[in-house]
Amino acid sequence: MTEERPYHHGNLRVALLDAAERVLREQGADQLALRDLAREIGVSHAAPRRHFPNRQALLDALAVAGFARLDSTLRTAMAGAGEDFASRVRATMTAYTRFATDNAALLELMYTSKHRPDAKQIAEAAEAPFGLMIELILQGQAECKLQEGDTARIGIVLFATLQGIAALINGKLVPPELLDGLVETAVEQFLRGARPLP
Amino acid sequence: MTEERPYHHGNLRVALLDAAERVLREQGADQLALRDLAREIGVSHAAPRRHFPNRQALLDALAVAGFARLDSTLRTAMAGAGEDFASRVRATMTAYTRFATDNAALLELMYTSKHRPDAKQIAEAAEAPFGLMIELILQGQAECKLQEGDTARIGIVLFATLQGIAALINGKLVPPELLDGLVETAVEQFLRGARPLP
DNA sequence: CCTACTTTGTAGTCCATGACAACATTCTCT
DNA sequence: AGAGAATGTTGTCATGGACTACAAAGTAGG
Repeated sequence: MTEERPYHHGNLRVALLDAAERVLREQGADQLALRDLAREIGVSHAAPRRHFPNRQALLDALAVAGFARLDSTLRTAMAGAGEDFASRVRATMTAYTRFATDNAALLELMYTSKHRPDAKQIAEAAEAPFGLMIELILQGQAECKLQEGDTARIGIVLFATLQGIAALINGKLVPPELLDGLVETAVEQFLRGARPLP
Repeated sequence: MTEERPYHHGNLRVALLDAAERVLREQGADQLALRDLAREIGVSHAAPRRHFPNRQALLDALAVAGFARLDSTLRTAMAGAGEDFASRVRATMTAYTRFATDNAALLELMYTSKHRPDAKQIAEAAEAPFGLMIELILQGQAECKLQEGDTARIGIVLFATLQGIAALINGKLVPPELLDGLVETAVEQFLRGARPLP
């Protein structure tokens, strides 16, 4: 049981991110202390600084990783929904809100404007899931299920609706039981509200 | 210029809230330190504790006040929009997103789930603007401009869309210039997507 | 009024944490 | 092997929240 602790951890950056993600999930961003992470991992209090110049940098890295994970979640959901446009929309919207409510604190990090200089990196990371929404809208327009027009605008509004539903639930302003019903209403309204003019 | 400083400030609670709101707006919640407020107001570092048992309590009070201010903003906007349903919707939605983007940090406080025990108080405060949305939907339903059905659900989805648009802009994921266009798209989609089935 | 009680502010302290600097160890590459 | 770069450690500082004991000002009841 004599734990060998080599001078170099070997994987500290990843270990920090993993531990940070767990703390974020369990206790929120406010409770996330670099020193706690270091203690838990078994390195000295200043070690994290070699990998993240400051606390915010670690949070930003979490946000960037979050967008990547969100993107792959959405793509998986969409791929599993077949080719039908409506079912793709439904699957994607459901997957998004599920991710958002399962990762409340992470979502907050991802969308919150605390990022001053690193904003570019985060905005870039956000483009992946954003792009997916755009692809979806483009499919709908190609199939004449959605009105032509500013694709990005429609996509952003859809994205915003999902994000808003999740935010209301995460903020405990709306009880979680309502999630599925709200998403369903949002899906229906979107499909009806954005379909081509007759 | 000999500033008379009576032992008792006389209005410290209000002074704290005012100063806090300004700091919140100018520098964000993270930068809000009780000791700074005390210094600025000219009281000792522990004085704020007489009015707010801890930092979070002050932030919660700001959030509650924020909901009240939001409510009155929305009611004013709605009152100024005449009786027509569509124009009321438009006015309210515009006022909401304007408030939300003008008070980004405050909005975050209002919706963020950092409130553990005080959640009840904040949820109560949120009911005022929520109720306004409900009233609006009820009017639309009464005038047969909206489908019958779960009023609250429709209202929450509408609210969520606005909140989401504001969040995307506040988080700098979407440039602010797009605000008006996005709101317009959201209004149109809402009016079309939630209108009665033909 | 004046005395007891309450409210509100002050002074002093403790502790956790982020940031930084100086130094130590290990790795890597030639 | 040796030089320089990475990566960790120890030590230190400043900030800020939380807490306690004390002081001053307000407020009532007698």
